[in-house]
Amino acid sequence: MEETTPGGRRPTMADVAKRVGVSRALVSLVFRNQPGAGEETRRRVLEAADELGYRPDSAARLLARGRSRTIGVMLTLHQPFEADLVEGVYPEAERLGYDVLLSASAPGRDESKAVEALLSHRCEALILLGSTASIARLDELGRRSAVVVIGRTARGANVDSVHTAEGKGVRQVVNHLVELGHRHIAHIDGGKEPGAAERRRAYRAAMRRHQLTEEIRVVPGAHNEDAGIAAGRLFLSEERLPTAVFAGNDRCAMGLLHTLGRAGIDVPGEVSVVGFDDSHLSHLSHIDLSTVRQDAVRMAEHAVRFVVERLDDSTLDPREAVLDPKLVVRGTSAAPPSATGSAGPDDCRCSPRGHRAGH
Amino acid sequence: MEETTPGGRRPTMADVAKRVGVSRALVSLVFRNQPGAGEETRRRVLEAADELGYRPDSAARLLARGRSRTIGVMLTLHQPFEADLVEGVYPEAERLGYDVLLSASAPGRDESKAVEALLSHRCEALILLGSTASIARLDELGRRSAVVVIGRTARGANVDSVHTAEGKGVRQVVNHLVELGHRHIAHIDGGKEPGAAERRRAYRAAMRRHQLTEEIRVVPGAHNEDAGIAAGRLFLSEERLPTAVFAGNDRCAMGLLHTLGRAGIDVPGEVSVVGFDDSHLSHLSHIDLSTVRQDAVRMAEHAVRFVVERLDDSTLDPREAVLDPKLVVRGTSAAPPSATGSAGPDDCRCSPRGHRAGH
DNA sequence: GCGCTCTACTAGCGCGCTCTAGCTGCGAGT
DNA sequence: ACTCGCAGCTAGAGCGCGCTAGTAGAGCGC
Repeated sequence: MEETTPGGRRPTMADVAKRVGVSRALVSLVFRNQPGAGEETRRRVLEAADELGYRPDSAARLLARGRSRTIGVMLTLHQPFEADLVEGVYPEAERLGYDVLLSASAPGRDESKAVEALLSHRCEALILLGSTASIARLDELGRRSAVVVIGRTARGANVDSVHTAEGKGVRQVVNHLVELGHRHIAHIDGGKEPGAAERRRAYRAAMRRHQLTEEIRVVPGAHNEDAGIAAGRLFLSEERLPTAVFAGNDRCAMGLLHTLGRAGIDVPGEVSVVGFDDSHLSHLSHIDLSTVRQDAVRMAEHAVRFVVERLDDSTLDPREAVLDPKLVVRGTSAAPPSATGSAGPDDCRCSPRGHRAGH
Repeated sequence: MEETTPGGRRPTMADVAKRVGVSRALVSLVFRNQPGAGEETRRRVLEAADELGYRPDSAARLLARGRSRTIGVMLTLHQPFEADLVEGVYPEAERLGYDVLLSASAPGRDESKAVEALLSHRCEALILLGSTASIARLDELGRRSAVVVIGRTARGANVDSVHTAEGKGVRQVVNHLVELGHRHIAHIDGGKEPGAAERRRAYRAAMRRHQLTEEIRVVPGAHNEDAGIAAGRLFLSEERLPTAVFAGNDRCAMGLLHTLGRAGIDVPGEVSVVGFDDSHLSHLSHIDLSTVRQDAVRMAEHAVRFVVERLDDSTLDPREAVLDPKLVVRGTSAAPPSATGSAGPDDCRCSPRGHRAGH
C-alpha cells in the first residue's frame, strides 16, 4: 500500500509513470477516467500508484485545469441545523463531481474572512449558511463567483437563495395552536438571524388573521438556548404565562423547555411550545418537540444544483428555491389548560385562570 | 474595490504587475511581506491589487512553495465541543502563519474519506477531532504527515495527542459527589466515543477507592442527548433512582436533565447530575450544569503547536499533552435527599427512601 | 577614477498537473 | 497497393505562483 519515494517527497505522477514505464500523460488519463488508455495499462498504473501511495495533488490539478470544481461552504459551526445541511451538501456535490471545502466563521473570524479563505482556495462556488452579510456585499460576491445563500432571502443581489417558506410554516404553527384553543401565543424571535424577520412578520400576520391582534407578543431573542432561557424567565416573572410559545428555532425552544421544566411548569399541560427547524434536537425521542420541519437534505441539494448550474451558465438570473415546510406535531403542543374544545372567535382577552407555578 | 479583468478571468499577479508597471516578482515580494520593495511601490502595488480585486491563488502558491502551510482539521460537526476546538485552532494557526481547512465526517462520508480530502488538498498537518480510527490507521497517517488527535490517546502510533486527564476529572466528580453524601452514583458511558473508555475506567476506580464497589453502575450510552434520555427512562423505570448520575458528556447530561425534568424529578434535590466538557451548553445561565471543564482553546493551541513543531522536525518522538480538567460545580449537584452532612464511610447499601416521582 | 556595498528591482525556472496536438502501428476499405 | 480511421500512447506548453541568481544604479571611501 505504501513505499517511500526516493527523497521522502510525496510521490507524483512522474514517479508512477516511471514505475510503470509509460508517460506522465497516460497516468493523467487513467486518473481522470478518460478514454485513451488500454485496459491492461490502466490496471498497471493504478497498481503502481497504490504501491507508491500516490494521491493526485489537487492544488496542481486545480491550477492546471481552468476550473477547480470546488464548492466552498461557509458555516458557523454552532447551529445543528447547519450540520444537517453540510451532510446534505457532501453527497450531492460528489455526485456532480465537485469537491467541498468548509470554512467556519467564529468570534474573531468574521464572515468575510471565512469567505476570503474559501475564495483564495479557488472555490468557484460558495454556499453560505447563516450568512448575515448585507445585500450589497452578497451582490459583490455574486459577481465574483456563483453564490447561493441558504436560510434567507437575497433579493436584489446577484445570488441564488434556498430557504423555507417561513411564512407558511409559521402560519401552520399559529393555525395549529389556535385550533387547539390557544389565544395567548407568544413568539420568541431570532433578532437578526437568518429567517427571523420573516418568521416574526408571519407570526404577526397570522395572529391578525385570527383576530388575535391584541394578543400579539414578540419577545426579542436569538436562535440559541440562552434566548429561550431568558424568555422563559421573563414569562415566569410575569403575572401569567402565555398558553403557547412559538420559539424562533429549536435551540431556543430547548432553552425554554428547560426553564419551564425546572420551574415545574407542565408542557404541554400548561404551556405549549413549538420550535422551528426540526434539527436533530427535536427528533430526540423524549424531547419530542413540535416543530416546523425544514428538509435539510433537499435544501442542500437545491443549493448545490443551483451553484453548479450557475457555473455552467453565469448569465442565469438569480433564482430562489422556496421549500414548503411542514408542521410536525409532537408532544409539546396540546390544548390550553381550560379549553375543552376549540375556542370560539369571541374576543375575551382574559385567560380563564392565572398560571404561575412556584419554583 | 473591483474591476473586471479583460476576459473575465480572475486577476493574477501579472495583471497587477502590468497595471503598476513593475515585474511579477515585485508583486510577489509585496504580497509575501518580504523586504526588497520600496515603500512607495509597495503602496502602489497593494492599491492596484485592490482595484483589480486580486487575491493570491493559494493553489498556485502551494504548488510553487514546497510547503503548503495548511493544517487540515477533521471533525464530526455534531459535538459542540468540537466547534469550540475549531474556534481555538483558527487564531493559533493564523498566528503561526498557517492556513486551516475543515473536512467533516458524516454518515456516508467516513473518517478516512474526510481525511483523504484534506490530504489531497495538500494539508501537511492533520488535527483529528473525535477520531475513532485504529492505532494502525493513525500510525500510517502519522508517517505520511504530521498528525495530532484531540480528545483521545494514541499510544503506539506515530502521532501526537492532546487530551484531558480524564481520570483526574472523573475522580474530582466522584469525590465531589461522595463528599456531598452520595453513594448511589451511576455513570452513563460514551460507548466507543473518544475518551469514553478512560472515563468509564476512572469512574470504576474512583468508586472502588471510596469503598463503593457495590454501587458501581455503568449504563451503556453515547455522547449525545438520546443516550441521556434513554438512561433517564431506564432509571425512571426502576424501583429507585440513583442519587447522582455522572453523564459521559454534556450533551448526554442534557438529555438526562430533560427526561428527569419532565418526570417531575427535582435536580439537584432528588438527583444530582454532572456532565463532562463544559461546552457552550453547560454555560447556559439557567441550565447551570455541574461539569468538568476542558479548556478547548488551550487544547487547540497545543494541538496546533504540536503539528507545527513536528513539521519543523519530523524526527520528534510522539508527544502527549494531558491537560488538567477542572470540576466546575454549578447548580445540578447537591447533597442527596436524606443527607444532612457528609455521609460516613459505613457500608449501608440501602438508600434512605425510595424515589420515584409520578409523571 | 576605481571597487565596494546596499537597495530596488527583474529574468526565468520549476512546482505537479491538464490538455491540445500529434505520433505510431494496425486492421479495414477501395 | 494506398489511404483512412482509430485505439493507444507521448511531447510539451502553460496554469499562477515562489524563489534563486542576477542586474542597474545610487552612495561611499580612497
